[in-house]
Amino acid sequence: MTMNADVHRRSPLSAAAIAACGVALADSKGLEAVSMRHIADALGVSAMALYRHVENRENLLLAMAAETGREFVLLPPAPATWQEMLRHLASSLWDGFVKHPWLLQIVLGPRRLLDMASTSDLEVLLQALRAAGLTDDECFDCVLAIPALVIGTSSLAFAANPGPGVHSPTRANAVVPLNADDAARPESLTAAFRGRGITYDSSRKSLDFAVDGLLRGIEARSLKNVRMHQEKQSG
Amino acid sequence: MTMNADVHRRSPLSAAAIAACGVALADSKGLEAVSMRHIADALGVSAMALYRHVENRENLLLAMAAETGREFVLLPPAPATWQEMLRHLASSLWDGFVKHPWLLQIVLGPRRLLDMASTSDLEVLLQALRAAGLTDDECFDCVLAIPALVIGTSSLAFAANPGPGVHSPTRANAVVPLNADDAARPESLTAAFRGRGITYDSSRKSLDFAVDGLLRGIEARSLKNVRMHQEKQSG
DNA sequence: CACCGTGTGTGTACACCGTAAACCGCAGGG
DNA sequence: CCCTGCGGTTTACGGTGTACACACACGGTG
Repeated sequence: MTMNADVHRRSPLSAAAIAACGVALADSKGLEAVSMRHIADALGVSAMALYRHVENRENLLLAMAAETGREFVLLPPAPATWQEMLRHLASSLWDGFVKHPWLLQIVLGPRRLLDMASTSDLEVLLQALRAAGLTDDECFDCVLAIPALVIGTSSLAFAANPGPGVHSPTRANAVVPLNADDAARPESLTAAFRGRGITYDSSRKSLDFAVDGLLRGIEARSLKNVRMHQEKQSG
Repeated sequence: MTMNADVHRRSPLSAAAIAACGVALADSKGLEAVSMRHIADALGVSAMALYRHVENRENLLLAMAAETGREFVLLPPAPATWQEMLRHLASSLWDGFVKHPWLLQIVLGPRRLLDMASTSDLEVLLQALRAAGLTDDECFDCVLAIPALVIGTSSLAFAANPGPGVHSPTRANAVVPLNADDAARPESLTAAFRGRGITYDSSRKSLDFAVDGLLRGIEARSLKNVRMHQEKQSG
Protein backbone atom coordinates (compact mmCIF):
# COMPACT_ATOMS: atom_id res chain seq x y z
CA MET A 1 0.00 0.00 0.00
CA THR A 2 2.52 2.51 1.10
CA MET A 3 4.87 1.61 -1.67
CA ASN A 4 1.96 1.72 -4.07
CA ALA A 5 1.28 5.28 -2.92
CA ASP A 6 4.95 5.98 -3.38
CA VAL A 7 4.84 4.58 -6.85
CA HIS A 8 1.85 6.51 -8.14
CA ARG A 9 2.93 9.69 -6.37
CA ARG A 10 5.89 10.44 -8.54
CA SER A 11 5.75 10.56 -12.29
CA PRO A 12 8.84 9.27 -14.09
CA LEU A 13 10.48 12.67 -13.50
CA SER A 14 11.71 13.43 -16.97
CA ALA A 15 13.20 16.69 -18.20
CA ALA A 16 9.91 17.57 -19.83
CA ALA A 17 8.02 17.09 -16.56
CA ILE A 18 10.50 19.36 -14.79
CA ALA A 19 10.12 22.03 -17.45
CA ALA A 20 6.34 21.75 -17.30
CA CYS A 21 6.42 22.12 -13.55
CA GLY A 22 8.64 25.16 -13.96
CA VAL A 23 6.18 26.66 -16.42
CA ALA A 24 3.30 26.10 -14.01
CA LEU A 25 5.27 27.64 -11.18
CA ALA A 26 6.28 30.65 -13.24
CA ASP A 27 2.70 31.16 -14.41
CA SER A 28 1.29 31.10 -10.91
CA LYS A 29 3.97 32.73 -8.74
CA GLY A 30 6.28 34.54 -11.13
CA LEU A 31 9.69 33.68 -12.50
CA GLU A 32 11.69 34.30 -9.36
CA ALA A 33 9.69 31.57 -7.65
CA VAL A 34 11.19 29.11 -10.10
CA SER A 35 14.03 27.77 -7.99
CA MET A 36 15.45 24.29 -7.99
CA ARG A 37 14.23 23.65 -4.48
CA HIS A 38 10.72 24.89 -5.22
CA ILE A 39 10.39 22.75 -8.30
CA ALA A 40 11.77 19.80 -6.43
CA ASP A 41 9.30 20.34 -3.60
CA ALA A 42 6.41 20.63 -6.03
CA LEU A 43 7.51 17.37 -7.62
CA GLY A 44 7.95 15.68 -4.23
CA VAL A 45 11.62 15.11 -4.80
CA SER A 46 14.94 16.41 -3.57
CA ALA A 47 16.52 19.41 -5.23
CA MET A 48 19.58 17.64 -6.50
CA ALA A 49 17.46 15.01 -8.21
CA LEU A 50 16.64 17.55 -10.89
CA TYR A 51 20.26 17.72 -11.96
CA ARG A 52 20.03 14.16 -13.24
CA HIS A 53 17.69 15.47 -15.96
CA VAL A 54 18.62 19.13 -16.31
CA GLU A 55 22.07 20.60 -16.56
CA ASN A 56 21.55 24.07 -15.17
CA ARG A 57 18.89 26.37 -14.00
CA GLU A 58 19.80 28.34 -17.11
CA ASN A 59 19.07 25.41 -19.37
CA LEU A 60 15.91 24.72 -17.44
CA LEU A 61 14.71 28.23 -18.22
CA LEU A 62 15.57 27.68 -21.86
CA ALA A 63 13.65 24.42 -21.83
CA MET A 64 10.69 26.22 -20.28
CA ALA A 65 10.81 28.83 -23.03
CA ALA A 66 11.01 26.15 -25.70
CA GLU A 67 8.18 24.19 -24.11
CA THR A 68 5.99 27.28 -24.03
CA GLY A 69 7.04 28.42 -27.49
CA ARG A 70 5.85 25.15 -28.91
CA GLU A 71 2.25 26.07 -28.17
CA PHE A 72 2.37 29.09 -30.46
CA VAL A 73 0.94 28.81 -33.94
CA LEU A 74 3.03 31.30 -35.85
CA LEU A 75 1.24 31.00 -39.19
CA PRO A 76 -2.43 31.48 -40.07
CA PRO A 77 -4.35 28.72 -41.91
CA ALA A 78 -2.97 28.00 -45.31
CA PRO A 79 -4.05 30.52 -47.96
CA ALA A 80 -2.84 33.80 -46.55
CA THR A 81 -1.15 36.94 -47.77
CA TRP A 82 2.12 37.95 -46.25
CA GLN A 83 0.32 40.76 -44.43
CA GLU A 84 -1.97 38.22 -42.79
CA MET A 85 1.03 36.09 -41.95
CA LEU A 86 2.90 38.91 -40.25
CA ARG A 87 -0.22 40.06 -38.44
CA HIS A 88 -0.89 36.55 -37.24
CA LEU A 89 2.72 36.20 -36.16
CA ALA A 90 2.46 39.36 -34.10
CA SER A 91 -0.84 38.34 -32.62
CA SER A 92 0.35 34.88 -31.71
CA LEU A 93 3.52 36.15 -30.08
CA TRP A 94 1.57 38.78 -28.19
CA ASP A 95 -0.86 36.22 -26.85
CA GLY A 96 2.00 34.05 -25.71
CA PHE A 97 3.77 36.88 -23.95
CA VAL A 98 0.57 37.98 -22.24
CA LYS A 99 -0.22 34.49 -21.08
CA HIS A 100 3.33 33.85 -19.84
CA PRO A 101 4.88 37.19 -18.92
CA TRP A 102 7.99 35.54 -17.50
CA LEU A 103 8.87 34.56 -21.08
CA LEU A 104 9.93 38.15 -21.57
CA GLN A 105 12.31 37.96 -18.67
CA ILE A 106 13.87 34.82 -20.13
CA VAL A 107 14.02 36.20 -23.64
CA LEU A 108 15.41 39.52 -22.56
CA GLY A 109 18.44 37.98 -20.94
CA PRO A 110 21.36 36.90 -23.04
CA ARG A 111 19.62 33.93 -24.56
CA ARG A 112 18.61 32.80 -28.00
CA LEU A 113 15.00 33.34 -28.88
CA LEU A 114 15.12 32.83 -32.59
CA ASP A 115 15.64 29.13 -32.28
CA MET A 116 12.12 28.92 -30.94
CA ALA A 117 10.63 29.44 -34.38
CA SER A 118 10.32 26.28 -36.40
CA THR A 119 12.32 26.50 -39.60
CA SER A 120 9.47 25.43 -41.83
CA ASP A 121 7.22 28.26 -40.68
CA LEU A 122 10.06 30.67 -41.23
CA GLU A 123 10.56 29.32 -44.72
CA VAL A 124 6.92 29.80 -45.69
CA LEU A 125 6.95 33.34 -44.40
CA LEU A 126 10.18 34.26 -46.14
CA GLN A 127 9.01 32.85 -49.45
CA ALA A 128 5.80 34.87 -49.23
CA LEU A 129 7.72 38.02 -48.49
CA ARG A 130 10.11 37.47 -51.35
CA ALA A 131 7.18 36.80 -53.66
CA ALA A 132 5.88 40.22 -52.70
CA GLY A 133 8.97 41.76 -54.23
CA LEU A 134 11.13 42.31 -51.20
CA THR A 135 14.86 41.78 -51.35
CA ASP A 136 16.43 39.18 -49.10
CA ASP A 137 17.72 41.89 -46.82
CA GLU A 138 14.27 43.33 -46.47
CA CYS A 139 12.75 39.92 -45.76
CA PHE A 140 15.31 39.49 -43.03
CA ASP A 141 14.45 42.86 -41.56
CA CYS A 142 10.71 42.25 -41.71
CA VAL A 143 10.96 38.95 -39.93
CA LEU A 144 13.03 40.59 -37.23
CA ALA A 145 10.92 43.70 -36.94
CA ILE A 146 7.64 42.06 -36.05
CA PRO A 147 8.92 40.02 -33.09
CA ALA A 148 10.94 43.03 -32.00
CA LEU A 149 7.82 45.14 -31.98
CA VAL A 150 5.89 42.53 -30.02
CA ILE A 151 8.69 42.03 -27.54
CA GLY A 152 9.07 45.73 -26.97
CA THR A 153 5.37 46.45 -26.67
CA SER A 154 4.63 43.60 -24.32
CA SER A 155 7.71 44.44 -22.31
CA LEU A 156 6.40 47.96 -21.84
CA ALA A 157 2.95 46.65 -20.99
CA PHE A 158 4.40 44.22 -18.50
CA ALA A 159 6.57 46.89 -16.95
CA ALA A 160 3.53 49.12 -16.49
CA ASN A 161 1.47 46.53 -14.65
CA PRO A 162 3.35 43.48 -13.48
CA GLY A 163 1.72 40.14 -13.18
CA PRO A 164 1.33 37.83 -10.18
CA GLY A 165 4.15 37.25 -7.78
CA VAL A 166 5.98 40.45 -8.63
CA HIS A 167 6.89 42.97 -5.99
CA SER A 168 7.04 46.46 -7.39
CA PRO A 169 9.76 48.67 -5.93
CA THR A 170 8.89 50.71 -2.90
CA ARG A 171 8.50 54.02 -4.68
CA ALA A 172 8.96 53.85 -8.40
CA ASN A 173 8.39 57.48 -9.23
CA ALA A 174 11.12 58.54 -6.88
CA VAL A 175 13.61 57.54 -9.54
CA VAL A 176 13.13 60.63 -11.63
CA PRO A 177 11.60 63.50 -9.72
CA LEU A 178 9.70 64.79 -12.69
CA ASN A 179 8.23 68.20 -12.04
CA ALA A 180 4.55 67.58 -11.40
CA ASP A 181 3.20 70.68 -13.09
CA ASP A 182 0.91 68.52 -15.17
CA ALA A 183 -2.18 69.94 -13.52
CA ALA A 184 -0.84 73.45 -13.99
CA ARG A 185 -1.10 73.23 -17.77
CA PRO A 186 -4.38 71.58 -18.64
CA GLU A 187 -3.72 71.71 -22.36
CA SER A 188 -0.63 69.58 -21.84
CA LEU A 189 -0.68 66.35 -23.70
CA THR A 190 1.69 64.87 -21.20
CA ALA A 191 -1.04 64.98 -18.60
CA ALA A 192 -3.38 63.04 -20.83
CA PHE A 193 -0.57 60.66 -21.60
CA ARG A 194 0.15 60.04 -17.97
CA GLY A 195 -3.48 59.86 -16.93
CA ARG A 196 -4.20 57.32 -19.62
CA GLY A 197 -2.09 54.53 -18.18
CA ILE A 198 -0.81 51.51 -20.02
CA THR A 199 -3.03 48.47 -19.71
CA TYR A 200 -2.64 45.23 -21.57
CA ASP A 201 -5.61 46.15 -23.72
CA SER A 202 -4.29 49.57 -24.63
CA SER A 203 -0.91 48.06 -25.40
CA ARG A 204 -2.56 45.56 -27.65
CA LYS A 205 -4.16 48.45 -29.52
CA SER A 206 -0.81 50.24 -29.72
CA LEU A 207 0.74 47.10 -31.08
CA ASP A 208 -1.94 46.84 -33.76
CA PHE A 209 -1.30 50.45 -34.66
CA ALA A 210 2.40 49.90 -34.98
CA VAL A 211 2.03 46.69 -36.97
CA ASP A 212 -0.43 48.45 -39.26
CA GLY A 213 2.02 51.27 -39.86
CA LEU A 214 4.90 48.90 -40.38
CA LEU A 215 2.94 46.84 -42.89
CA ARG A 216 1.91 49.94 -44.74
CA GLY A 217 5.51 51.02 -44.96
CA ILE A 218 6.60 47.60 -46.13
CA GLU A 219 3.90 47.61 -48.79
CA ALA A 220 5.20 50.92 -50.10
CA ARG A 221 8.70 49.52 -50.24
CA SER A 222 7.51 46.38 -51.96
CA LEU A 223 5.59 48.37 -54.57
CA LYS A 224 8.60 50.51 -55.26
CA ASN A 225 10.77 47.42 -55.69
CA VAL A 226 8.29 45.88 -58.11
CA ARG A 227 8.05 49.10 -60.10
CA MET A 228 11.83 49.38 -60.33
CA HIS A 229 12.03 45.78 -61.44
CA GLN A 230 9.42 46.32 -64.17
CA GLU A 231 11.21 49.46 -65.40
CA LYS A 232 14.49 47.61 -65.63
CA GLN A 233 12.73 44.77 -67.45
CA SER A 234 11.04 47.01 -69.98
CA GLY A 235 14.00 49.36 -70.33
CA MET B 1 49.81 59.65 6.48
CA THR B 2 47.80 56.51 6.84
CA MET B 3 44.73 58.39 7.89
CA ASN B 4 45.33 60.73 5.01
CA ALA B 5 45.29 57.75 2.70
CA ASP B 6 42.14 56.62 4.42
CA VAL B 7 40.59 60.01 3.94
CA HIS B 8 41.30 60.42 0.27
CA ARG B 9 40.54 56.79 -0.43
CA ARG B 10 36.84 57.00 0.09
CA SER B 11 34.69 59.51 -1.67
CA PRO B 12 31.78 60.86 0.37
CA LEU B 13 29.83 57.70 -0.56
CA SER B 14 26.61 59.24 -1.75
CA ALA B 15 23.75 57.45 -3.45
CA ALA B 16 24.92 58.84 -6.78
CA ALA B 17 28.41 57.43 -6.27
CA ILE B 18 26.96 54.02 -5.49
CA ALA B 19 24.79 54.13 -8.60
CA ALA B 20 27.75 55.23 -10.70
CA CYS B 21 29.84 52.37 -9.33
CA GLY B 22 27.00 50.02 -10.12
CA VAL B 23 26.87 51.32 -13.68
CA ALA B 24 30.60 50.84 -14.08
CA LEU B 25 30.38 47.32 -12.70
CA ALA B 26 27.46 46.41 -14.92
CA ASP B 27 29.22 47.82 -17.97
CA SER B 28 32.38 45.86 -17.34
CA LYS B 29 31.22 42.56 -15.87
CA GLY B 30 27.51 42.32 -16.62
CA LEU B 31 24.46 42.93 -14.51
CA GLU B 32 24.67 39.81 -12.40
CA ALA B 33 28.02 41.04 -11.10
CA VAL B 34 26.22 44.00 -9.55
CA SER B 35 25.80 42.70 -6.03
CA MET B 36 25.83 44.70 -2.84
CA ARG B 37 29.03 43.08 -1.70
CA HIS B 38 30.81 43.67 -5.00
CA ILE B 39 29.87 47.32 -5.10
CA ALA B 40 30.90 47.69 -1.49
CA ASP B 41 34.25 46.06 -2.20
CA ALA B 42 34.81 48.29 -5.20
CA LEU B 43 34.06 51.29 -3.02
CA GLY B 44 36.30 50.03 -0.21
CA VAL B 45 33.44 49.81 2.22
CA SER B 46 31.35 47.18 3.93
CA ALA B 47 28.26 45.84 2.22
CA MET B 48 25.76 47.10 4.75
CA ALA B 49 27.11 50.62 4.48
CA LEU B 50 25.32 50.94 1.17
CA TYR B 51 21.97 50.59 2.85
CA ARG B 52 22.46 53.96 4.54
CA HIS B 53 22.15 55.54 1.08
CA VAL B 54 20.11 53.04 -0.92
CA GLU B 55 16.96 51.29 0.14
CA ASN B 56 17.11 48.12 -1.89
CA ARG B 57 19.05 46.47 -4.58
CA GLU B 58 15.91 46.96 -6.62
CA ASN B 59 15.98 50.70 -6.07
CA LEU B 60 19.68 50.72 -6.76
CA LEU B 61 19.00 49.18 -10.16
CA LEU B 62 16.35 51.80 -10.78
CA ALA B 63 18.78 54.52 -9.80
CA MET B 64 21.34 53.05 -12.18
CA ALA B 65 18.78 53.11 -14.98
CA ALA B 66 17.86 56.69 -14.17
CA GLU B 67 21.50 57.70 -13.98
CA THR B 68 22.20 56.15 -17.36
CA GLY B 69 18.98 57.44 -18.90
CA ARG B 70 20.01 60.95 -18.04
CA GLU B 71 22.82 60.83 -20.57
CA PHE B 72 20.39 60.30 -23.43
CA VAL B 73 19.40 63.22 -25.58
CA LEU B 74 15.96 62.21 -26.72
CA LEU B 75 15.33 65.19 -29.02
CA PRO B 76 17.36 66.49 -31.97
CA PRO B 77 18.47 70.17 -32.07
CA ALA B 78 15.61 72.56 -32.12
CA PRO B 79 14.04 72.95 -35.56
CA ALA B 80 13.06 69.42 -36.46
CA THR B 81 10.14 67.63 -38.05
CA TRP B 82 8.35 64.95 -36.09
CA GLN B 83 9.96 62.35 -38.32
CA GLU B 84 13.39 63.61 -37.33
CA MET B 85 12.32 63.63 -33.71
CA LEU B 86 11.14 60.03 -33.77
CA ARG B 87 14.21 58.94 -35.69
CA HIS B 88 16.46 60.70 -33.24
CA LEU B 89 14.56 59.18 -30.34
CA ALA B 90 15.06 55.71 -31.76
CA SER B 91 18.70 56.37 -32.48
CA SER B 92 19.40 57.75 -29.03
CA LEU B 93 17.66 54.88 -27.28
CA TRP B 94 19.47 52.39 -29.46
CA ASP B 95 22.84 53.91 -28.67
CA GLY B 96 22.06 53.77 -24.98
CA PHE B 97 20.97 50.16 -25.06
CA VAL B 98 24.02 49.16 -27.05
CA LYS B 99 26.36 50.96 -24.71
CA HIS B 100 24.67 49.57 -21.59
CA PRO B 101 23.08 46.25 -22.50
CA TRP B 102 22.13 45.52 -18.89
CA LEU B 103 19.63 48.39 -19.19
CA LEU B 104 17.46 45.99 -21.12
CA GLN B 105 17.47 43.52 -18.29
CA ILE B 106 16.44 46.23 -15.86
CA VAL B 107 13.81 47.69 -18.12
CA LEU B 108 12.40 44.30 -19.00
CA GLY B 109 11.64 43.41 -15.45
CA PRO B 110 8.51 44.74 -13.81
CA ARG B 111 9.74 48.31 -13.57
CA ARG B 112 8.70 51.64 -14.96
CA LEU B 113 10.75 52.85 -17.87
CA LEU B 114 8.54 55.67 -19.05
CA ASP B 115 9.42 57.78 -16.06
CA MET B 116 12.92 58.01 -17.49
CA ALA B 117 11.76 60.39 -20.20
CA SER B 118 11.66 63.98 -19.12
CA THR B 119 8.18 65.42 -19.40
CA SER B 120 9.24 68.47 -21.37
CA ASP B 121 10.79 66.39 -24.13
CA LEU B 122 7.66 64.30 -24.24
CA GLU B 123 5.56 67.43 -24.51
CA VAL B 124 7.54 68.77 -27.45
CA LEU B 125 7.26 65.49 -29.27
CA LEU B 126 3.55 65.12 -28.64
CA GLN B 127 2.81 68.64 -29.81
CA ALA B 128 4.74 68.03 -33.02
CA LEU B 129 2.84 64.83 -33.66
CA ARG B 130 -0.51 66.45 -33.04
CA ALA B 131 0.44 69.31 -35.33
CA ALA B 132 1.01 66.70 -38.02
CA GLY B 133 -2.66 65.79 -37.80
CA LEU B 134 -2.57 62.74 -35.59
CA THR B 135 -5.26 62.13 -33.02
CA ASP B 136 -4.27 61.93 -29.38
CA ASP B 137 -4.64 58.17 -29.46
CA GLU B 138 -2.29 57.97 -32.40
CA CYS B 139 0.24 60.23 -30.72
CA PHE B 140 0.14 57.93 -27.74
CA ASP B 141 0.67 54.91 -29.93
CA CYS B 142 3.53 56.51 -31.86
CA VAL B 143 5.40 57.46 -28.74
CA LEU B 144 5.01 53.94 -27.45
CA ALA B 145 5.84 52.24 -30.72
CA ILE B 146 9.28 53.71 -31.22
CA PRO B 147 10.73 52.71 -27.85
CA ALA B 148 9.01 49.36 -28.19
CA LEU B 149 10.73 48.81 -31.50
CA VAL B 150 14.10 49.81 -30.10
CA ILE B 151 13.69 47.68 -27.01
CA GLY B 152 12.68 44.67 -29.05
CA THR B 153 15.39 45.05 -31.65
CA SER B 154 18.20 45.61 -29.19
CA SER B 155 16.92 42.79 -27.03
CA LEU B 156 17.15 40.47 -30.02
CA ALA B 157 20.60 41.78 -30.88
CA PHE B 158 21.74 41.34 -27.32
CA ALA B 159 20.31 37.84 -27.17
CA ALA B 160 22.17 36.93 -30.34
CA ASN B 161 25.58 38.01 -29.07
CA PRO B 162 25.74 38.76 -25.37
CA GLY B 163 28.12 41.29 -24.00
CA PRO B 164 30.92 40.96 -21.45
CA GLY B 165 30.48 38.96 -18.30
CA VAL B 166 27.68 36.83 -19.65
CA HIS B 167 27.93 33.08 -19.69
CA SER B 168 25.91 31.65 -22.51
CA PRO B 169 24.21 28.37 -21.68
CA THR B 170 26.19 25.24 -22.31
CA ARG B 171 24.43 24.25 -25.50
CA ALA B 172 21.93 26.77 -26.71
CA ASN B 173 20.85 25.08 -29.88
CA ALA B 174 19.94 21.95 -28.01
CA VAL B 175 16.76 23.65 -26.89
CA VAL B 176 14.94 23.14 -30.12
CA PRO B 177 16.39 20.34 -32.21
CA LEU B 178 15.57 22.03 -35.48
CA ASN B 179 16.02 19.72 -38.40
CA ALA B 180 19.30 20.74 -39.96
CA ASP B 181 18.37 20.17 -43.57
CA ASP B 182 19.46 23.68 -44.41
CA ALA B 183 22.29 22.44 -46.55
CA ALA B 184 19.93 20.02 -48.28
CA ARG B 185 17.91 22.84 -49.86
CA PRO B 186 20.31 25.48 -51.10
CA GLU B 187 17.50 27.72 -52.34
CA SER B 188 16.14 27.89 -48.81
CA LEU B 189 15.98 31.35 -47.42
CA THR B 190 16.16 29.95 -43.93
CA ALA B 191 19.72 28.91 -44.59
CA ALA B 192 20.65 32.41 -45.63
CA PHE B 193 18.81 33.71 -42.63
CA ARG B 194 20.70 31.49 -40.27
CA GLY B 195 24.03 31.94 -41.94
CA ARG B 196 23.66 35.69 -41.84
CA GLY B 197 23.79 36.01 -38.09
CA ILE B 198 22.57 38.93 -36.04
CA THR B 199 25.26 41.42 -35.21
CA TYR B 200 24.75 44.77 -33.57
CA ASP B 201 25.38 46.45 -36.91
CA SER B 202 22.87 44.35 -38.79
CA SER B 203 20.34 44.91 -36.03
CA ARG B 204 20.90 48.62 -36.30
CA LYS B 205 20.11 48.37 -39.99
CA SER B 206 17.01 46.32 -39.25
CA LEU B 207 15.94 48.93 -36.76
CA ASP B 208 16.35 51.68 -39.33
CA PHE B 209 14.30 49.65 -41.77
CA ALA B 210 11.51 49.18 -39.27
CA VAL B 211 11.51 52.80 -38.16
CA ASP B 212 11.42 53.85 -41.79
CA GLY B 213 8.44 51.64 -42.44
CA LEU B 214 6.68 52.77 -39.32
CA LEU B 215 7.20 56.42 -40.16
CA ARG B 216 5.92 55.86 -43.67
CA GLY B 217 2.82 54.23 -42.26
CA ILE B 218 2.29 57.04 -39.80
CA GLU B 219 2.68 59.60 -42.56
CA ALA B 220 -0.04 57.87 -44.55
CA ARG B 221 -2.29 57.89 -41.52
CA SER B 222 -1.55 61.53 -40.85
CA LEU B 223 -2.31 62.50 -44.45
CA LYS B 224 -5.61 60.64 -44.35
CA ASN B 225 -6.55 62.41 -41.12
CA VAL B 226 -5.72 65.80 -42.59
CA ARG B 227 -7.72 65.03 -45.72
CA MET B 228 -10.73 63.92 -43.71
CA HIS B 229 -10.48 67.05 -41.61
CA GLN B 230 -10.39 69.27 -44.70
CA GLU B 231 -13.37 67.47 -46.22
CA LYS B 232 -15.41 67.94 -43.09
CA GLN B 233 -14.37 71.61 -42.98
CA SER B 234 -15.34 72.32 -46.59
CA GLY B 235 -18.45 70.12 -46.56
C1' DC C 1 21.60 -17.94 -6.97
C1' DA C 2 25.34 -14.39 -6.22
C1' DC C 3 27.50 -10.38 -8.13
C1' DC C 4 28.22 -6.13 -9.87
C1' DG C 5 27.84 -1.92 -12.64
C1' DT C 6 24.79 1.70 -13.62
C1' DG C 7 21.46 4.89 -13.19
C1' DT C 8 18.44 7.68 -10.02
C1' DG C 9 17.33 10.02 -5.80
C1' DT C 10 19.22 11.80 -1.06
C1' DG C 11 21.99 14.42 2.19
C1' DT C 12 25.52 17.29 3.22
C1' DA C 13 28.34 21.13 2.23
C1' DC C 14 30.06 25.43 0.14
C1' DA C 15 29.92 29.89 -1.78
C1' DC C 16 27.19 33.50 -2.69
C1' DC C 17 23.19 36.47 -2.36
C1' DG C 18 20.00 40.30 0.01
C1' DT C 19 19.30 42.24 4.23
C1' DA C 20 17.79 42.64 9.48
C1' DA C 21 19.79 43.74 14.00
C1' DA C 22 23.12 45.05 17.16
C1' DC C 23 27.15 47.59 17.94
C1' DC C 24 30.56 51.38 17.83
C1' DG C 25 33.15 55.80 16.93
C1' DC C 26 32.72 60.36 16.17
C1' DA C 27 30.99 65.09 15.02
C1' DG C 28 27.63 68.65 16.34
C1' DG C 29 24.35 70.90 19.42
C1' DG C 30 21.92 71.39 23.85
C1' DC D 1 30.02 68.52 29.50
C1' DC D 2 27.00 64.98 27.80
C1' DC D 3 24.32 63.01 24.49
C1' DT D 4 22.12 62.22 20.29
C1' DG D 5 22.23 60.77 15.79
C1' DC D 6 24.59 59.56 11.59
C1' DG D 7 27.78 56.48 8.99
C1' DG D 8 30.16 52.27 9.02
C1' DT D 9 31.14 47.50 10.80
C1' DT D 10 30.12 42.93 12.32
C1' DT D 11 27.39 39.14 12.82
C1' DA D 12 23.68 36.35 11.51
C1' DC D 13 19.65 34.35 9.04
C1' DG D 14 17.28 32.47 5.26
C1' DG D 15 17.55 31.93 0.52
C1' DT D 16 19.87 30.57 -3.87
C1' DG D 17 22.67 27.29 -7.38
C1' DT D 18 25.28 23.36 -7.32
C1' DA D 19 29.57 20.03 -6.31
C1' DC D 20 30.32 15.84 -4.05
C1' DA D 21 29.77 11.51 -1.70
C1' DC D 22 26.54 8.19 -0.61
C1' DA D 23 22.40 4.73 -0.81
C1' DC D 24 19.28 2.14 -3.00
C1' DA D 25 17.05 -0.55 -6.83
C1' DC D 26 17.51 -2.38 -10.96
C1' DG D 27 19.18 -5.45 -15.07
C1' DG D 28 22.66 -8.34 -17.12
C1' DT D 29 26.23 -11.88 -16.31
C1' DG D 30 28.93 -15.37 -13.74
